[in-house]
This record gives sequence, C-alpha cells and structure tokens, in this order.
Amino acid sequence: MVDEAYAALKQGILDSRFPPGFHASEQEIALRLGMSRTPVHEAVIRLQEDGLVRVLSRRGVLICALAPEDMREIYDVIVAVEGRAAELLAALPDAARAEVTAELARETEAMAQAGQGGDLPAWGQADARFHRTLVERAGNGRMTRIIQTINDQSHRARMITLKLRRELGSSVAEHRAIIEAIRSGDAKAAQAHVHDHRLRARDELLPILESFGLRHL
Amino acid sequence: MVDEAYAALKQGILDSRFPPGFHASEQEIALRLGMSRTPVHEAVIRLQEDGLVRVLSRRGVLICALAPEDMREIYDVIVAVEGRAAELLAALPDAARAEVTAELARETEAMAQAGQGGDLPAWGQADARFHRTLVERAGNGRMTRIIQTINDQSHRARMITLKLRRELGSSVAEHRAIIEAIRSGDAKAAQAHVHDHRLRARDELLPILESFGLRHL
DNA sequence: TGATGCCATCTTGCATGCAAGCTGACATAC
DNA sequence: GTATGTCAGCTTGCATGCAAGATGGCATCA
Repeated sequence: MVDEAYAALKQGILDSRFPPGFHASEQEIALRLGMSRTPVHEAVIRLQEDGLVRVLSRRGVLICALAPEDMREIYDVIVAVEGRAAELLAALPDAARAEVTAELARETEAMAQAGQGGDLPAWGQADARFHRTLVERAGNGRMTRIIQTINDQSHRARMITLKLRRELGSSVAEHRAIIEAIRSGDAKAAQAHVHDHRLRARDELLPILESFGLRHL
Repeated sequence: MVDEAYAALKQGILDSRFPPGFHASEQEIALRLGMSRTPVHEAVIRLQEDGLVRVLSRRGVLICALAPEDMREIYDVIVAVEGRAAELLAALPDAARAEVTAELARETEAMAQAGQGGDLPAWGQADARFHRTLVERAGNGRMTRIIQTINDQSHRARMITLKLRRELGSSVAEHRAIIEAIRSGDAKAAQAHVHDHRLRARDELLPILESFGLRHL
C-alpha cells in the first residue's frame, strides 16, 4: 500500500498533476488515494529521500521546484556517472561489447530517423533509451540507481527542454562517436566523448531555460 | 525522535554493534531505544534507502553485508564522482582554487607525517579529510550526498583495509599530483590523477579483502 | 524414519486517538 | 493606523490496537 502511494505520488509529480510549489497535507493525499495517513507518510518520506518533495514539519508536504542551479548539479552527476559507465563498457569483453554497441547503435539510428521525421517525442525517447542503456549495461546497480533518481528529479525539465531544443543533429553525431570509442575498446576516449556530449547539451539547454525565466521547474 | 532513532541505528551499524547479518525486530529496537515502533519504522525505511539495512516484510530488519562485488561498485561511483569534483575544482577561479589547494595540501602533509610516525588512525583520518574536501569544495550538494551515502556503506570495509594496508607512500605522492593539477587549473589532468589514484587503491585493497575470505563485511 | 500438514507465535502493515506545534487572523491597545 | 498579543484551526509526530502474513516446530501419517 505504501508502494502504491509512492508510485501514485511520484507519477503525479512527474507529469505535473502535482506541480512544483504545490502544497498539500498528508491527510488530504491519503483521502484522495483512499488510504490512511500512515502509508502516505511513509511514501512521502521516500519521496523526500528522492529529492522530489520536502516535508515541512506540521505544515504539509511541498513539491520541490528545480532551479537552474539544480540543473547544473544534476548535469555534473550525469557527466560523472555516465562517463565512468562508458569507460566500463569499453573495458567489457569483446562479445558483450559488441552486443552493447549494437544496442546503442540501434537507439541512435532511431534518434536519427525521428530527427529527420521531426518526431520530437520519439527522438526524446530514443535518446533516453540510449543513455539508460549506457548506464544499465555497465552493470553497476548503484550507478543505475543514482541516474534513476537524477532522472526523476529532472524529468519535468527534460520535458520542457525537449520542446525548446533547436537542432537535434549534433547529438546523433556525438552518440556515434561514443559508440565508436566503446566499440574500439578505448575507455579514455569513450569517457571523454560522453563527457563532452553531456556538457555540450548542458551548455545548449541551460541558457534556454534561464532565458525563459524558468526560475523553478 | 525519528532522527534520534536514525542516528543511533546508523552509528550502531557503523561501529559494528549491529554486525552485518544481524537480525532484529523493530519492536526490539524500539524497546532498546525507549520509544515506540513508529519512529523506529521510519528510521529503518531511511536506512534502507541508504542501503545499510533491508526490511524483510514481517521478518524483521537485516543489517546489510557488503560483498567484494559491492566494493567494486562503490569504487566505480567514487571514481566517477571524485573525478568530476576534481575537474570542477580545477575550473574554479584563482582565489578559490588557491584556497582549496592549500587545504588539500595541509591534509596531505598530515598524512605524510602520520605515515612516517606509523600512526595509522591519523593517516586514515587525514586521507578521509582530503577526499571529503575534494568533493565538498566542488560545491555540488548532490555529489556530496552520494559520496556520503557511499562512505557510510563502505565504512566497515575501510576500517578493515586500513589495518591491512601494506604501504602508505604512494597515496601521498598521488595526492600531490592531484593537488598540482588542480593548482595549475588542468581539469583533465586533475580528473585523470584522481581516477588513477582511486583505481590503484582499489586494485591494492580488493585482493586483500578477497584473500582474507571476507565474503561479507 | 522421513515427509507433510497444521497451528501457535512472532512480526510487520495499517488505522486511528491524542498531543504538540505552527500559522494566520482577529481583536485590542497605543 | 499600526503593532502586538491571543486564540482557533489545521497538520504532523507518536503510541497503540488490530489484522494479516510468514515461519518454525510439532504431531501425525505413510
């Protein structure tokens, strides 16, 4: 039941049914979900650990808003973790490496196609799959979990930047460079390409967010 | 009160008063801490998020044990996060960078002195301060939090390896190389030196743990 | 003697009563 | 008109009753 509350609240936050800055009482949430306060309270604690809400003692729960500063922090974590993941992938034995590069290449081709067709949602999903594969295939549960948490936190921001993004071309080219480095087993290059790719994306997207005056997402 | 329970339990786990594999009921813990089940339950949830315990539904809480495989994961996270932190430090403005390098140098000198005097605990504490400074001064709260969690998880393992460690010399030299790269503003080199330093330490310590048959720490 | 089924016991999960704390508004005094 | 003090209402934090689930032992049967 606490899992149910956790999932429902998280989904509600992710698709902005509970917008950032929204203020609700646990009582009210419990009523809406048809359960008692206890499981809601525990779910809220977990969401606080995830950085999605803040519980203000005796003043209800507050849906967290992200400032551009938070996005900078988030990009640093991504650069760090994905960079190391790319290194690990490049150090994989040949067979496993070939499998991973094939999967990454498939997702990059899906991006290229979606980009040419102007299908932004499909492009975003393929991009997300590429980066998820990159981390998950490194076989480090802790790194996967960190990225999952970070992705949840920045989900709304990604939905916004996806629409505001100018050109999609460079990402595909950069993905191909990453794949090539992994394929050839060059860990340093793989790390560097992921590093540069994510920082370029950050430097492209953060100014857009800031120029739109999105002080809290 | 939940914070009190959380702190008490965490401390108990860290200094092995609750050894890994230990199995207790929340009721019992509550009794021992002189409070009701509710705050203990919430504290246990937070500890589970931290990866220190697992709550087995209706079968009590289990203090988590670390396998060498976990240590490999943990080192990957450290390599990733500390590497990026070093990059960030190297990109700091001159004044702040000078301040950080001075602090890092102080702690490294404390290590060198403790190493010469054979004072292992002092050496370990100075080493921990160096790495904590490295991350905290990068000014990224999320990265700091990740490292804090990882450090809690691996605290017992560190206490063991500290005693089993052969030579302390190379760490000091490597720390100096890291400091020099940060001082000169060379982000790539700073990242690389941290990267190599942590991987060398991992390759030195993991075999020791495994040779001692420490399947679970 | 071994295996299987049942039951007692223990443990958590949820609901709710109660108390304490915070906020905001209203009234009063200056 | 402004500022301050007080109070009512709302919200969470903790304790505990109750129920459901899991386990281990014991008894019974083959």
